[in-house]
Amino acid sequence: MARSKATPVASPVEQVDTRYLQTLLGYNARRAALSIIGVFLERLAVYDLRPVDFSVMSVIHHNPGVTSRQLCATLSILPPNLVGLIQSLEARGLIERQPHPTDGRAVGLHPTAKGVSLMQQAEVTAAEVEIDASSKLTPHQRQTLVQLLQKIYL
Amino acid sequence: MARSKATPVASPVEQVDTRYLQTLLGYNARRAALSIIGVFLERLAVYDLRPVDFSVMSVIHHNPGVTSRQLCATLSILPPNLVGLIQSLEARGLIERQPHPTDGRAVGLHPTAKGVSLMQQAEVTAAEVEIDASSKLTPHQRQTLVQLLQKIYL
DNA sequence: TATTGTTATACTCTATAACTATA
DNA sequence: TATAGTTATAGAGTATAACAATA
Repeated sequence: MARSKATPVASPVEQVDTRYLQTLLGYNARRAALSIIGVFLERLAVYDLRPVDFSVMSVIHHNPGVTSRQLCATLSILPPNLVGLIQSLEARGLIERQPHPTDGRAVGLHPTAKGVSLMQQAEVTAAEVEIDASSKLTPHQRQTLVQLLQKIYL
Repeated sequence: MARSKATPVASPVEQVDTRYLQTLLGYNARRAALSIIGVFLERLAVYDLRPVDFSVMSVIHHNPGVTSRQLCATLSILPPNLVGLIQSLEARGLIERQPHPTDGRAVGLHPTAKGVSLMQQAEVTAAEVEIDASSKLTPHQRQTLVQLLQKIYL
């Protein structure tokens, strides 16, 4: 049988069609998250804070005395993987470990004055990153997006 | 000086306050993406497809003859990291590598009948995952969310 | 007996350098 | 000279098992 169409079987793909993947929520959420985190990574580098360092410091900053266990539960970090993060932040003088007032097993994590100062600056930069990484969104759209995302995971 | 407030300095943190982090788009996007991907991971396990396998197979399925290089650019995968994925999918009989019609360096990736059949089923499951992972969203909200996410990364 | 924090370790994911074959 | 695909390897991120100290 002669081929009737002009397009041969093995014609090269000129432009990759990603329309199907773009219908998937998970695909879009992951791509968007990686895009924002990429900007975050660059702009917070001046503070020597990766996203995970920032989130850990942020929880300690806003919850002085929080325990490692609470941090793990809050940020979905496994306890063995938090140990190095905490040691690093303590070695940099950003946090202090103090005895827990009621539980002898636990340790309360507190920001130092240096840690508080760093986070106050870092949070300003983080707010700028928010805007820059979503510059095609209006403030109202940004707010809507946050609300919809929280309906997914909260 | 006697302490005048009822709350001691080292009072334990009862409930971790995450309100600050929850204002951040990047934090919400990452948490939501991980939540959806978690459901995806479980439900696509029956096809032995991880998210990355699914996305690679999906691009090949909808773009027969696509090259490795095009796949890498489309999915933000580095070429060395794609090699093993392609070899695995080929070993499973889901894709075939054919000579590229116009570029002797490149290889066209084509889904086999088995691969097409698998993806047709997997895409049905993926559609179900979409709904289940965002069950608190109306169809309209889900559509809005996809549109807003694409404004971030496209 | 259960939980907090920790060590050691394994596994996965991602990134870089360098090579070959072809354009 | 530049690009497609590949190899080897390094680094970062994530996971499980097991232990000491305390509840």
